[in-house]
Amino acid sequence: MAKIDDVAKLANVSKGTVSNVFGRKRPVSKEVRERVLQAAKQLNYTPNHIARSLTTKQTMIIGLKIPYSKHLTLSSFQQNLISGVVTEASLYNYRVLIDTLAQDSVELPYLTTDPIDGVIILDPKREDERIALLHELNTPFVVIGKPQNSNVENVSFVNNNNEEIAFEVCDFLIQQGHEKILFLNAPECVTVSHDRKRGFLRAFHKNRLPCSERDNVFKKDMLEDPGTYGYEATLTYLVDQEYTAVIADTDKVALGILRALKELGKAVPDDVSVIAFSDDPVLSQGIDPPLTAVDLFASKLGSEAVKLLFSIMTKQDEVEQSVIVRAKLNVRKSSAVRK
Amino acid sequence: MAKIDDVAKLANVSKGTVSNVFGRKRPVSKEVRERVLQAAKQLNYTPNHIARSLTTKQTMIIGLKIPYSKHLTLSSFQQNLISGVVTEASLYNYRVLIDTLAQDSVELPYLTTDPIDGVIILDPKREDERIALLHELNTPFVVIGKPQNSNVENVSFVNNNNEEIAFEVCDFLIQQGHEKILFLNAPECVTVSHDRKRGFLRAFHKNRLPCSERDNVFKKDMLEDPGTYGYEATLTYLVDQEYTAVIADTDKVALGILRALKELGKAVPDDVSVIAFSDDPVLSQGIDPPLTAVDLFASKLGSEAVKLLFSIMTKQDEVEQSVIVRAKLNVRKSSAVRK
DNA sequence: TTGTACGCGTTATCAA
DNA sequence: TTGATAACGCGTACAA
Repeated sequence: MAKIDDVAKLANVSKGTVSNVFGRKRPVSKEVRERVLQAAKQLNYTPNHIARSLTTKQTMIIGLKIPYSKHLTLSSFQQNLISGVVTEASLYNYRVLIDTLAQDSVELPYLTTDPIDGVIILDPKREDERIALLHELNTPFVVIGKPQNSNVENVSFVNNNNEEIAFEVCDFLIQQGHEKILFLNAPECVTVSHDRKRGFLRAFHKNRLPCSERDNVFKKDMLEDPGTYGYEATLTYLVDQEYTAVIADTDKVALGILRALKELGKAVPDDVSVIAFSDDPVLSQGIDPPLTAVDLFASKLGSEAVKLLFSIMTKQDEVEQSVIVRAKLNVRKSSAVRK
Repeated sequence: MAKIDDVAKLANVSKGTVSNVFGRKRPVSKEVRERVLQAAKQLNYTPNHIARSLTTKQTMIIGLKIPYSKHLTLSSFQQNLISGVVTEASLYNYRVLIDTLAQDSVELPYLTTDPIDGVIILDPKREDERIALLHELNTPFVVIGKPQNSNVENVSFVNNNNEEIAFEVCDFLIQQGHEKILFLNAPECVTVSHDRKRGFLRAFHKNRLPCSERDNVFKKDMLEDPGTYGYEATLTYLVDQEYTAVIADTDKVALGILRALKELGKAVPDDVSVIAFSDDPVLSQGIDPPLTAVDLFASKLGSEAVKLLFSIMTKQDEVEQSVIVRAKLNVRKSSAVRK
């Protein structure tokens, strides 16, 4: 690998000049630039990222921390979100370091700082250690979801209007005549699940309908297979109970629900309405019947997080900022007026 | 941010000793180690990744180059592949840098080497410039797909048995009585599409059936929306022609096909059989009718690529190696014996 | 265990 | 303005 000195020597200039040709920090005469670029090409030289980063303290990389267990594939929500982050970051000439190594599980010889200029954090927990640490280290970061750290102020985040949209979905079903509705919610450890539950329950209160805590079911954990979750929960709760509608945490959960309902001999939407929190329009529309679903705009959550992160990285003042990505209910054929 | 000198001073030892405590390169007496760790904790010190990388020439990061245009979301194949790469890499204590910035499009002030120890390349083209460059730079790399660079020897890769599986799918349909089969293939620029086309055509030859080049359609480019591709191609080719079966490049293409067939008043599988190259079992099984599909094991392609990459990064001898991930045809309900 | 040269650029300072 | 020189960033590794 050629280095800057080699190029300088070949082009008959100093290191500094070569640096200025590539770094564009100071103007270099056209003549000299040509000579340097020529030499660089000949030697196949490209500035060394590590060495540059060491002095500039910029890596042109942002991190994306996805808490996730080995041997588990990423959900379509996470995957779409990655897509949004990667795409948006590329507009800033930044790349994305996917980090699934949990901070605290890194063994000593591998423990280092992250070679990044900023971070996006997913699936915040209550009193999330990652948030506390980033705050200590003064690393710019943005949370996707709802941060809940009591000791850390000024946490910027991007989130859906979870309570609102859950309220809207549930209210929509109630307006259609449904009174017994089952909510197969996200895992309890994820902060958004509580917001959704609140919106869900509020819709019953507003309409002066009775509802039980039991109508809200939390997914066991992040590990449980979503299809199985929907399938088994449906078989469990829709046999005796008189539920006429089910709200699913994700579209894959909805697929499990549909499969189970078919086995139970219940028609969709005639016997049971199904609505999902989804993020894959192709999937929703491809299912038969096309799925009434809430689009969370995962990709937009990702791109907005990147924008917010860069506004933080750029400015000095650490003002808390937040962006709410409004989810949207797309009514299709899997839900209908209760008969 | 505290640095190594601060810790050394506070613990009353030299830089080197602190380095050895964190780097585990040489043994340090328990007593001293405790003192150093204590001091580090107090100062909130973590070794600087950049500085360490500069001397060790290891970043503990592997790159994943995904050629991809702005504002396009990643396909489920790509997303699952990322998932496999990230998961496997974490077993080696490595992280993954997602790189969608095309080498040649990077403007001067941003041009640097990649801070990585090895790379995985997706969607290789013929005479792929990235491959040529990596070879020049002597960077360990693995291709996912079929490398076709005439000037570069010893390219290791991971691939599906594309020709074989395309043959198998087509032959399967022919055995079921189909004689006019449409193949909505991947874009021509991607090397795998040609292998699949070859297998597709070979099945006709083996069965002594006539077939036309026109029965193989290439996707316009990587940009075209897969759902639209399937939808429009179906409307175009299945109106006059007497095709009784369609093979789709991806499951999303298949969804477009199903939508179009419904509009044309053709039943699946009674009038037309549909088979897709897919990688999402939940999706395939969720569609009605459940999709007969080829699982490409995208996630496994990713994890195998990582394993291969590490075997290259570890060894001195650059022996070409390749791994073939055998795709599998899962027969479900969208295909049937021709009536 | 300590001292120190080194890795590879960037940048501030000085000179022309 | 442009070019050259030298100090610097932060660890690692080898000689002492």
